[in-house]
Amino acid sequence: MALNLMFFKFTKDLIKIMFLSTSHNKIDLKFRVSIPASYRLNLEKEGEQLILFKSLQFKCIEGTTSYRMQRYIDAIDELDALSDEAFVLRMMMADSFEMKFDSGGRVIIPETLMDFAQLTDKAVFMGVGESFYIWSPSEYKNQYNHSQKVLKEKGPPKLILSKKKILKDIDND
Amino acid sequence: MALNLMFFKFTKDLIKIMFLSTSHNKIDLKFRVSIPASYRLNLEKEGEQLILFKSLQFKCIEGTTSYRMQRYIDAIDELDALSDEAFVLRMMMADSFEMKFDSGGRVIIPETLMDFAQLTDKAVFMGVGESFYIWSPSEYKNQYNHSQKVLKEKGPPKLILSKKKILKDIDND
DNA sequence: TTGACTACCATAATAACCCATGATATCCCA
DNA sequence: TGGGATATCATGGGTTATTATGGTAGTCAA
Repeated sequence: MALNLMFFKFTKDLIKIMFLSTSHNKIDLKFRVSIPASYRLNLEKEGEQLILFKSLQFKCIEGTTSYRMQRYIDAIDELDALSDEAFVLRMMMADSFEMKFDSGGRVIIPETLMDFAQLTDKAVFMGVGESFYIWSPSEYKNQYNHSQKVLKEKGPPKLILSKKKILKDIDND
Repeated sequence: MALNLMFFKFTKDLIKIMFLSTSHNKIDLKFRVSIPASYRLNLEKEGEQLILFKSLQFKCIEGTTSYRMQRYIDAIDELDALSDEAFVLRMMMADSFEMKFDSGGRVIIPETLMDFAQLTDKAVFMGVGESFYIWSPSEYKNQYNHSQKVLKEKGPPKLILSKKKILKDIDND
């Protein structure tokens, strides 16, 4: 494989876009909402498009890069075309939308996504690393309270943040 | 492999067309239907023709680029010419149509495809990455419900989007 | 001439584009 | 370090462009 291409693949894979922080933004009458500036800057820096889709786990919208979405698409080809996994993933594609920003950094949220996440006039943006979530305020509150409860009952999760883990991943191949 | 050809292959592999989102469009009395603008723009951007054919898996029409169709044709050459697989694929070719857009971005769906997908006056366009499906509303609903059921029962598919795959690709070349 | 097909025009709804503003955050220099 | 100048952010609103769709006139073949 060409060397520069190899480099491209590696860098694209290793340099991850990090969506962090939480913000509460307004959805106006035209269904426009400002994407938090920090998210936008990350996307611009990497020259990536923003994709919004229905979360497979929660009652919320998930946002990610077109690069990451492309990896899901590639994954479909590797599955049995008739399998349940492929089925669910294809439906995920169908419920995904490429977003265009206006000059003020806003996007229009597709109606089907608004309905799914039960959004009306407020959206809570929650950065979780490689993607972010958009919640209705009430659903966000539920999730937040739940996480606080878990934290109280079970204590903080044990994270292993050493370099070892990363090296191990690479060694495995 | 010649260097420029190699480059072509790689770029074509990396910069893929992504058909996303779902839309419900009307089929008029002349069998005309608007192809969703986002699909059209993707095709134009890549200078690709749109091909429609009978899905091999579902009761729907599948749409894709002439580039991807070419890959199907190439696949036939690699099969035993007398095999059942080759036969099925050649049949698929025979029922494939290159579409022309009118000035409003519509195409006329060939009758044989209309019949196959049991389309009458409404078409549901469902982007699934490298291609898209055209369903009758009722069949689409079935598919959607099924995916929701699977999602509920089995949870989200466990995807392995790790570095492994990419490193393996590079080793292979 | 009829019927089928195709290339254009028309339109209402919607989305994209543009400019404006108040609030907050950042900068910069005394 | 304080505080005024400047930039950026989230948001509002008006204008233009695009989309999906309906319709019509021209073309060609039988």
